Amino acid sequence: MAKPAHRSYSRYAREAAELLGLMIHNARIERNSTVADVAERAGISRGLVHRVEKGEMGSSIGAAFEVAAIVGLRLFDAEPTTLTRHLSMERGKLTLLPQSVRTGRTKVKDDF
Amino acid sequence: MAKPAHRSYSRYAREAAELLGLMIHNARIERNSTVADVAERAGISRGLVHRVEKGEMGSSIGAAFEVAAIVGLRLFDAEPTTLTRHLSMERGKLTLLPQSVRTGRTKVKDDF
DNA sequence: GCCTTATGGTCTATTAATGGAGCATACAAA
DNA sequence: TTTGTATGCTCCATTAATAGACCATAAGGC
Repeated sequence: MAKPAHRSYSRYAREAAELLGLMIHNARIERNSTVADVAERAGISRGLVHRVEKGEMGSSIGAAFEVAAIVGLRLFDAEPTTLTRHLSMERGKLTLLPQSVRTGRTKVKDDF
Repeated sequence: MAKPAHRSYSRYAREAAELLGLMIHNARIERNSTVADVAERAGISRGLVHRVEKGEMGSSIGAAFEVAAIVGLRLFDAEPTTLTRHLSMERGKLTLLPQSVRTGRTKVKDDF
């Protein structure tokens, strides 16, 4: 029952996706790889790589991150090692932070 | 004709997705927002928010980035303004870099 | 200029993701 | 403890994403 045709996204989300796509695109060019080459290595279609580079909101996280990894783009500007460390850190927070939010009052009507 | 059931992803891509999910989760907890609240504000289902926080590769870029924006998580550790600047910068590269890769020889058999 | 090919886009069949409901558990507060 | 709620998860119906072929164009090498 997936709702309407196209959803609405915040400007930030759209720009973030576009930026990711552009960074992937530029990284690929600098690596001198073709879309077809990247697609083959990622195990996805050429069209999907193209859509990821365009920053289309519908493409999957898996496709985008895999392509990013292939063209050597490091998300969160962190190196692989750092990424793993980040993971451990965030995982650690799980034990410090409450597991569930006690909606004392969902007055989270904050700005935006 | 979408290929096989589940695709294979590189460790880096999987960790990046997991990290993003954890950061979103932690950011949400710190904001004292419930999954249901975030889902409603993002215009998506509770289950999808849950999957995004788990870092499932199948969830869409749009869903993930929208949720990230809602919980106040700044991807690429950039502020909204900085993000726009990044965008301009990357867009600018387009005029400097070649538009297409001239596969002088796709010898991109590099490491990994 | 020509020639090659990467790119960008369309279309359709198939697959996967999503929404929504429902349920069991974990958690927090009293 | 008890109570109320958030979470985590399962199912299934519907929608959207993807693969793959195709084509037109643009771009780069010659």
